[in-house]
Amino acid sequence: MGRDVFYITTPIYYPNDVPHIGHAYNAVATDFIARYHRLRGEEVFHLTGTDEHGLKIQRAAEAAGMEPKAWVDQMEPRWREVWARLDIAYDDYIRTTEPRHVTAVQRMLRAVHDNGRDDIYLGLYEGLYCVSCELYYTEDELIDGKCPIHGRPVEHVREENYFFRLSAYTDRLLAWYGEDPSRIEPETRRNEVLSLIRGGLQDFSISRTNFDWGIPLPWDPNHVCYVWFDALTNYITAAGYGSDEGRFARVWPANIHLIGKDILRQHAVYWPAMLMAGGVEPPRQVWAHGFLTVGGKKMSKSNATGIHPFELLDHFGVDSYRYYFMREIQFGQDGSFSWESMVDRHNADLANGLGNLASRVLAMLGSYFDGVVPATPGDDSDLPKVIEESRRRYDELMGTLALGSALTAVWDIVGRANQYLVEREPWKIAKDDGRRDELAAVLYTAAETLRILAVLISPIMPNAAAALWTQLGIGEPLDAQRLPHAARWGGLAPGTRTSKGDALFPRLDS
RNA sequence: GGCGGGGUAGCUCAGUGGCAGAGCAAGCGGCUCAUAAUCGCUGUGUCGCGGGUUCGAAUCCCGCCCCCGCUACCA
Repeated sequence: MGRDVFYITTPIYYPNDVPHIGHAYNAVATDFIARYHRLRGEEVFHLTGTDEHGLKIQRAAEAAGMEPKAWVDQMEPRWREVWARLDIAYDDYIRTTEPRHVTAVQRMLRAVHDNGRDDIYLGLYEGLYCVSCELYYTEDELIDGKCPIHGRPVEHVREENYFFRLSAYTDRLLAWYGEDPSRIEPETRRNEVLSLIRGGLQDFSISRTNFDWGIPLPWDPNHVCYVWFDALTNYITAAGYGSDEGRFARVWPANIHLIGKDILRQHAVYWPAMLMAGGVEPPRQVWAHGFLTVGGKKMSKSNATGIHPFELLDHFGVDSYRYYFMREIQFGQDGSFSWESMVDRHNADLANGLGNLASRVLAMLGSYFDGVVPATPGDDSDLPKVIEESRRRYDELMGTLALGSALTAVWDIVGRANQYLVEREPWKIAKDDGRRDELAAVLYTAAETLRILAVLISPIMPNAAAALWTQLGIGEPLDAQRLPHAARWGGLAPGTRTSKGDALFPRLDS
């Protein structure tokens, strides 16, 4: 995949929206995947950002008595502060109001407009318009034929807009996906898209004249670019389209556009067709995850289930937060969130599982060897084999974005290690001075297992991994570790001075 | 209405023809290095309902009930 770079994107967010755990779900998943690829030694480009144009922004700014740019400047940081708290290590953050993006969008529009196939044409957009809202509605949205907000009659309005000839791309899109079905995952989403395309595609409008907070069309500045050509183009802007062709050739096409299923159509139909029309290769893969549900309902502001990530981060901490959502929910399916399940998951897997394992091993190293990793003649434990097998499954599952199963594979190691300690009973061996070699072997095996666990969990729980790494006292930086080499048995040097620090994951009361 | 997903143990879910599974929770026992932790043992569930195909169905077919999402340009 990829030219030289593993390129993964999140959607870009509306500054006006309030971040909730559904947005964060996408961000965490993207970051987990990106960090995993970095751990494998790949050059990674992880992009996120904000979508800052449009009538809604313009109106919100007006209502606040501000210029639109000043408005988004003060709204946008609310997103970055969430990503910072979640340890989202993006490589670039794009704002669609940046000059580089204006350049790229206009260039893209030009490329499509001038492609000789008349793919952009002037047409009539007809719709039901509420003057008070300054918005178009579909018939379904109306209440008794009137505006749902103002209760006033809507007008049938026709507006001259430029249109993109999506209808001309039906066959090419089907051929594109026929070549390689994995271009849309998971399968159920792919099937939806294919049936949608087969049903015939309608052209869509790409410009507006009823507001001006947007990017002007290069050939007709009376029109501003309307949502799709502006927003979706961010993915190539950040890769260097229109500004750095050398870089663009290395970075594009994106390996993965990670999105929610609500914007599948735009990413899997509109976007590839737009790129084809502009002479740019479509992305390698669009991966649509599911929605979080709260109490069995899709999360939303209206039913009071729009939970802000900070509400959970304050209680659980960032590592537990990241782990919970990735482990608990089958990636690709909808998943239910509940406070109780989050507490259970934290206590079972993190506090009692990994955290307690580290605690008991480091405590014994401290008591029996003054914290120094002992040299050992060797051990006949099956842990090296178990770890190698788990690491192999982890890699395989991360490759197919079975993120929860990948973590399960790592926790098989935790389970086996706890079991191993009970089988060997080092606390009993320690009472017999004649069995020092045996004690050394057991504790070396346990400590080496912790070292490899720290490496494997680093993409999902960077802080806990670093804390464990520090407790193990390993000199080489964790950031410098690379898979698969770093997971090979025997990397922990005898003589390493460990120290039992604070609990990695304190138990939580419900 | 149409399209899609789903209804399996208290909870979350896996399981697409061959004796009903996992994790968590719960109970009992062991151990005591550890964060009241850990290890072992314990699951008689109408696999939504009713038919059908089959030697055999949670798994395939038909019908029905219920839940969720989408249904086209405001992510």
